[in-house]
Amino acid sequence: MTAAAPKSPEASGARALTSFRTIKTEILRRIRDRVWQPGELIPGEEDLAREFGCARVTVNRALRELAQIGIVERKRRAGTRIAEHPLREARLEIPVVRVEVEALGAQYRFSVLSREILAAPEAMRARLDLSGKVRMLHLRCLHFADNRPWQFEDRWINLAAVPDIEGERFDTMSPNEWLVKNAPFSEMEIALSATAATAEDADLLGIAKGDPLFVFERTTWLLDQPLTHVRMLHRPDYRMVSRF
Amino acid sequence: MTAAAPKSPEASGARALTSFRTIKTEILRRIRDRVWQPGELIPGEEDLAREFGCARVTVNRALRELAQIGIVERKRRAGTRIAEHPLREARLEIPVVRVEVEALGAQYRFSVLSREILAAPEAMRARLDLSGKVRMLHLRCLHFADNRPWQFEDRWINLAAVPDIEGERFDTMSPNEWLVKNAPFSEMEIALSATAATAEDADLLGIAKGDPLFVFERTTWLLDQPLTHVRMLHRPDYRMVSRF
DNA sequence: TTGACAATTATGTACATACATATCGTAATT
DNA sequence: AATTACGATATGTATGTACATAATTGTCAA
Repeated sequence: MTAAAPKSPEASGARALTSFRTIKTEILRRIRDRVWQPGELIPGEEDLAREFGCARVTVNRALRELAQIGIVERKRRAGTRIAEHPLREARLEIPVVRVEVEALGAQYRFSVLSREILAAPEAMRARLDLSGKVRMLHLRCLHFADNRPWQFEDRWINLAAVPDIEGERFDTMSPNEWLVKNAPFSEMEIALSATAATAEDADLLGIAKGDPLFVFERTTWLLDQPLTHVRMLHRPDYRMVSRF
Repeated sequence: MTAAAPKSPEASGARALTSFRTIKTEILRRIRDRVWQPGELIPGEEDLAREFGCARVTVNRALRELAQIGIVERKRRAGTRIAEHPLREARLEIPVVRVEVEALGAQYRFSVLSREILAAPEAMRARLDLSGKVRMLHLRCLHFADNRPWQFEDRWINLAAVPDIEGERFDTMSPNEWLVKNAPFSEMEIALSATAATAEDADLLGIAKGDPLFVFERTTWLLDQPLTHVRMLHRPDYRMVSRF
């Protein structure tokens, strides 16, 4: 073997047998078939590399990606183990209200109830980890499906982070959609809960005061800079469904 | 320098300046500062590697991870561009009640309210896509955090699919946890909603009739065979949170 | 017994290199 | 003109190597 030349892949064309995908799949199979039980320590990267006949880095990538989706847990000196609670992750895609409504075959419409620029109130500053005086755009919108109230949206936008939105009139595009199109984010927090409709909520959504509401809150950041916080209220008959 | 030895990093110790994390952050910064607009094509890996003074593989990893979270879109011959519609998918983890409660520092306890084996009622057969006479295990459990009702669980289990559970007494392990450990599934549907507490719900959870409840329903299948359907009710102060 | 510290070890990351693969544009062919 | 073939190109992945870093374990001393 010459000094610098890395050995050609097995001389024969037996490539692709050692792809990190293959390894991921094989590890998943072993978990499924209970070869490796939850909580169990699995062989180290070196050993697996030897077993699969590939480089350690390849095993590393496979395991790293499995760790990312929560299948295994890794710690430096301690090794890799199968996650105790195969914490399955549901994928909820961030919906654009319009698309969601139209998918039901209904006519979509929205209206901006109020629009004001003000200093962030204390509660919002705390929630967004902001300090000092921060100008925010506060919007309240109502979304309709076939002229029936569908969602009430109460949104705060950090103008320092999304300056372009200050000039927006939202004649055609809802704030929701505008932000999805124009404000990429890197981090997000969502919270789901139930609450009782206040008199105002009830009035807006056309239901009775005290009726249960489904609450979807979402906060987004780009690089530690908070972009927006939104609280969406849905009528009691709303169901958020996800299958996979 | 010997033949095989890769050149030491810049001779000086100026390492870690070119980490893939640094590159990720810098790219996010450029997006935030509108240096690169949504939809725009950014320089190729080679160019960026040259700019950042690192190997192409390092840029590749940074960009790959950004693509994974939907910030950029990549196509082979076409290059990398800032995502136009950062259609993000939220990953909502499926919690094991006990772990969830204990994570709050509270004492976990559960009690099985009822346990009966019967033929699947029509509604359940429809929901699970079952036909004919199907024996099911119907369980009703109450979960506590520090002796305060936390979740009411109403579960139906397809005994044909999970025969081993028929003998289970659930003395120590809750049905939830037993199933997570022993009944792997391939498909799942979740539905989130809000509802008003019935008199019975209210009694069990220690709240008032009509109070809003957060409802989490989950159905799982293994290869088209339905395993279980569960409906979990939470007190009004419950929030399901997920950050990423 | 306990606490500090060093040795050990498994994972984490960076790099140069080579080759794989998808896809776009263009040229040759029908 | 439509179709096909092909080359160019950007990303995708595998490898050997080297060093970084976190965490455990063993050792020794207070």
